[in-house]
Amino acid sequence: MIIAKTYSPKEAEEKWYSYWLQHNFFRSVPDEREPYTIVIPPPNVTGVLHMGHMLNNTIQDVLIRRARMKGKNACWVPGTDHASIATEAKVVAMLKERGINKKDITREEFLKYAWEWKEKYGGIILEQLKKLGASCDWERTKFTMDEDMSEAVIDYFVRLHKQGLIYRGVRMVNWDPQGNTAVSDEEVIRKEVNQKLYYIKYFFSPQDGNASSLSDLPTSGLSDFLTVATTRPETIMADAAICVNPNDERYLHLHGKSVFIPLINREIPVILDDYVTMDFGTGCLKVTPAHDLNDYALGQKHNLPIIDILNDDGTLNEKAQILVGEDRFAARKKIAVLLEEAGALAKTEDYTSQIGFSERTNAVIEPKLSMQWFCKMQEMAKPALEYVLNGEVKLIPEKFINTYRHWMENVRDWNISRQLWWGQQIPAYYLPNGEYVVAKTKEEALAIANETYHSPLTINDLRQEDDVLDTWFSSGLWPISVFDGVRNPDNAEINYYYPTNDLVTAPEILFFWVARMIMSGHELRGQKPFSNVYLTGIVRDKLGRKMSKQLGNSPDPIELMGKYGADGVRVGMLLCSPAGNDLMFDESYCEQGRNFANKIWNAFKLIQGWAVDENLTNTNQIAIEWFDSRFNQALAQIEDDFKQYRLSEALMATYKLVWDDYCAWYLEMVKPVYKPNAEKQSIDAETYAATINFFQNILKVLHPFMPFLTEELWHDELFGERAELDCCIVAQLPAIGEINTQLVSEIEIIQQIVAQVRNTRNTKQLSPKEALPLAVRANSAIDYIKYQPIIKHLGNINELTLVTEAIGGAVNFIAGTDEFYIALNIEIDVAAEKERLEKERDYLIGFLKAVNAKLSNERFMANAKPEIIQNELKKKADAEARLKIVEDALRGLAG
RNA sequence: GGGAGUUUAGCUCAGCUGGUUCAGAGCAUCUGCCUUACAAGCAGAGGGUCACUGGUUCGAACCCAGUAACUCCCA
Repeated sequence: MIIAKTYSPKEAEEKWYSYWLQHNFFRSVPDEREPYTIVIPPPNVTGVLHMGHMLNNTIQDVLIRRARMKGKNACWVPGTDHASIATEAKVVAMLKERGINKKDITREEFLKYAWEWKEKYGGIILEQLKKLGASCDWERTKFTMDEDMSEAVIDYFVRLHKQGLIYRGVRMVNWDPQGNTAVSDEEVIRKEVNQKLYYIKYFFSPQDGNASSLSDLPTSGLSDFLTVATTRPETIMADAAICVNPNDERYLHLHGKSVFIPLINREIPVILDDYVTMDFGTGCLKVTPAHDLNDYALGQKHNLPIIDILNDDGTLNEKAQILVGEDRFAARKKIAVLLEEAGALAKTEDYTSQIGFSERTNAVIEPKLSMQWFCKMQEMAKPALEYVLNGEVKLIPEKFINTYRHWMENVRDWNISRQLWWGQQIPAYYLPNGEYVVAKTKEEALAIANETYHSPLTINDLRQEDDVLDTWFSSGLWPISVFDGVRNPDNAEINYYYPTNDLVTAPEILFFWVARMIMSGHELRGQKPFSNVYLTGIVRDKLGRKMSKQLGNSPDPIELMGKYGADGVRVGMLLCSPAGNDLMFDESYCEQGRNFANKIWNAFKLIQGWAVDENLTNTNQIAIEWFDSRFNQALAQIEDDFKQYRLSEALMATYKLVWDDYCAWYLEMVKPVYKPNAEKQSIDAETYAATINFFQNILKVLHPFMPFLTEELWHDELFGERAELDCCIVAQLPAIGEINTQLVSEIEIIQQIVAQVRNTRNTKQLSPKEALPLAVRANSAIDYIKYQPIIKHLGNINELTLVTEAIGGAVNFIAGTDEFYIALNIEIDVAAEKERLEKERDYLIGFLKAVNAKLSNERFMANAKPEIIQNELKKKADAEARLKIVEDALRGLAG
């Protein structure tokens, strides 16, 4: 095959992805091999691929491909979650476009439309993952609302309810008036907002001229009102009391009094509680139990009435008496005017505070009392925390253990009901007597009801709870339910694949999702769901801003892959992604990835231009042995990096192995001298075979990072005939072989010599084509005759001689502890040379002084480990040898 | 307000149990090269007060205390 000058990824990507699919390489079924399992963090079914997904799924694919190449039965389960709020919003919007109002259709009709929407758009993100090369077992694709998945959710709900871990109750929830549903604490995003603080006067007697109902109005000298500071004047109609701190001396006169709410003149008591901060606002707090979490608690404590003045959509209801029907924010503006007119507004101040917004609709969250379903967290959190603390579940990096612990120790009950239709409808059935029964089906519920209450009810007497379950309630079962382990806890698949191995996700959902999977894993199987949780960072732009649609600073992954190739983008993502740290993404990383692909491509092209000449003997034995050792060294390094989940380092080690060791050194060492009129360059059989073998091994190591390019090259005829199933994707990684460390370190010296020769050419402006003579005065045991061919070839040296005396007037340098001379026909700048040598000498003297200081320090000799002392002795010997050379050279210059 | 984390070259990051000629890598930069695999390249070079102050130690980028800046989580 004659190949192009640059690698063009597009055809290779399409060709090999479908080849892999066609030959079922992604498919996993239980067998006798060790399993390696990853479940994908199911992306939101409404989602499209963004850079966060790219990062996350690149990492998973690297891990799964590597496991496959290590002989494991690798299974990567893909899928999506149903994202109740987001999807319902999309469907409502779709209906609106068709002129349909959600309110006018039944639940069943709505769900039909929702499924229609899901079938049409729900698979987009999974298709995009294929472009990236994701080697998921697509036959296992799951959706959290698939029939079996939903059944698992219902089973789990019934089970938890039976154990008393789920209850129904009135609680203050985060109400999203736009989405018309409660959302969990985790779905509320707090933001700093500029607001106004309104100072409102509450008078001791009614303001409209009616007689005071108080017999003991404050005596003269005291004002006839108190002032309360609030950011929410529209809720005064819901006030149940005014609270002051009992220790606040300013308000001693208020104890036992009551005041009137402005505009509506409802009388409320002044209560005492040290909950009130004396130095905030005026020190008087209006207590509105229906509309503030803390006030609710205070209200409970003091037995205050709850007056809810808001409708679900955020408008004021008739209990407000005034401004009925107005939106809460419109009402705020209007009431300020009314208060002003009534003389009840003392002043307003600018004020910033944290306000909660709905993650899905961005509406301001309204604390609202309502009947909801809750999952008790404390009992479930305890064992889930243990898994992480005792290391059964490892968090990578470890710093997240603290965060996790903090959450799990301060956990609050989880509101699992959502006032939506898209999701699993809660299996609770209300009876005419006001009680309810939880059961898997309506029929079962009926049976239970009739048994419990001895009442001959019929199926139509039961009414199912309207609410659906939080999406996280179903994704919390993901690692179990994808293997049908909830409904059939002893099936072959769950027994084989569970617990899974690695989970790759974002720290933002450590609690939302990861913790809940650990809880459900413990609850259902008494086992962890996974062994390692690799937490990725947030993808930011190079200015450090989070990538977002609004800012428009996120590149389109599909376009990026078009520009740099999927392999290039994969490499680009990994190059800048240390575990757990945010990554400052920049396209230039993908460029580096693309360049790397091209480098490999061209190395391949070079070898393609060679042909074996059986008459030639192998003159490259040293180079071959050396690269073999370097390869094994790198392999060990990469293995270690993977063990520690240092993927970017593993990639960099691979990058350097290929670019530096293989291309820049090895290939240059063995490359035949160019013969202009030959179609192919002649090379001996042994070198050719070794070089190709190395290349094939390199393709294997590269494959998890760059699957397409490696598969493309793997099938070239250069490697001989390949059987249909002989693919790089299922090739087995080479085992780590022997490493000749002496050879490696001697070649390091040779590399230094070559670099010095090249540097000499550069500084003396000599052409690389001009061959130079090199003389060595060896102090070390290195056999330079052995390395002569390499030095000559790489340094373009015409003659290498061994000498025993320094050569005056020659350019000289030191490598290791040996001296080298290049005799040139040009004048040496004696002054500059002297300066250079003196600098070197001074450095060595200083260095020796430090080493000697250590060695003559009794406490060092007494405390340091023996190998450290050995090292210092070696440092001393080496430095002394070098110093001697430098001093000799200086004497030579003087003489 | 409470908690966690980060700070090392222009940028992104390594630096493991305090000790290797320890201050590193990649990218970027500069200089010279269109040298028959690759200019998406080759050869070479420069670049640092390890945030700051103090302490522990024979020895500190690393351990301890304090300070500053930034980031995240929770209220």
